[in-house]
Amino acid sequence: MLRFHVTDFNLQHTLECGQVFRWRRNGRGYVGVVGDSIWRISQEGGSLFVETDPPVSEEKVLQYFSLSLDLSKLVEPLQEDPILRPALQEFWGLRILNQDPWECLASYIFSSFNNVPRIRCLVENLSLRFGTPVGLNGSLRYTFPTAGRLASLTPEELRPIRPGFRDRYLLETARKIAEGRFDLEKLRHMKTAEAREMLLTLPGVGEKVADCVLLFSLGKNDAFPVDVWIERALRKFYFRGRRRTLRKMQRFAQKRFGAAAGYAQEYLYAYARRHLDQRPKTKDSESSAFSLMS
DNA sequence: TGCCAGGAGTTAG
DNA sequence: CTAACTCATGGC
Repeated sequence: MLRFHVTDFNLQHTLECGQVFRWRRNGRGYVGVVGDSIWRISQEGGSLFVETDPPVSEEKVLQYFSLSLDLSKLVEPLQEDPILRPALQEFWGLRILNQDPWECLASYIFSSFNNVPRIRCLVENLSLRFGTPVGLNGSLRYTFPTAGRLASLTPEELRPIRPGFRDRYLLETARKIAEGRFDLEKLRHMKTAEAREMLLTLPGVGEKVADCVLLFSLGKNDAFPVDVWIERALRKFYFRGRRRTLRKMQRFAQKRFGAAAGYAQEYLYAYARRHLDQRPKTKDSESSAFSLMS
């Protein structure tokens, strides 16, 4: 059991803001899979408890949760924004994770024209069928399948997962990576715009998915994924109810939020989902998003 | 039942 | 460059 003293960190906001699809509530904490390990984590005030099998280094935990980042300093310029200030206050401690790039990419290929509970379901079922079992204190989960494993599959073998039209995207992207025709790690030391262009060459990867991969797994904090919620938030809070093209929204974010655009996006996203829902969200539908799907 | 979901690809203006 | 259409599936 590892213990960390954390500041400016909120585990619930971080895991439930929609950036990652593999965590489930378990008692007072969460159980999830990170790489080849199953993790059980909980937070009590300024203490973060982490138990894993197989064991991982402290450094790995710090890196996964971006705990070495000075959050206050990074988002300081955002505090002057009259819209972001209350969002930062309400979801303070939400940090952007450093996920595995391949799992992140595959998960967001699934996200296309899909809702969050179903993306979770697809990722979970894919892992269940093609991943490797990992257990901890009675919790049994499965690692996310490697690109090589998925590259060997036919669309028919993927059919039971029911990914719909995304099957071809996932398999073709898996093949490019497995065969070495695309190197995700190489994107880390490229500029954001450059890495983005590379990601856009993958089937099933458009601007939104590319930006999610950049932000959630490649450390590009200036990436600004624009989904339907961000579009609604920008339109309502910044554009006087007027629509803008995707390019204009991205230029706006780049100019206004700069290097912290990714964090601005996450706080706006969380804020929009809580306050801009057309239909009032019941308490039941909130928690059901984290319950078992069958 | 019909509508929507953290879009992407394709085609036509 | 922009807008409009289709794509497979499930939940409500």
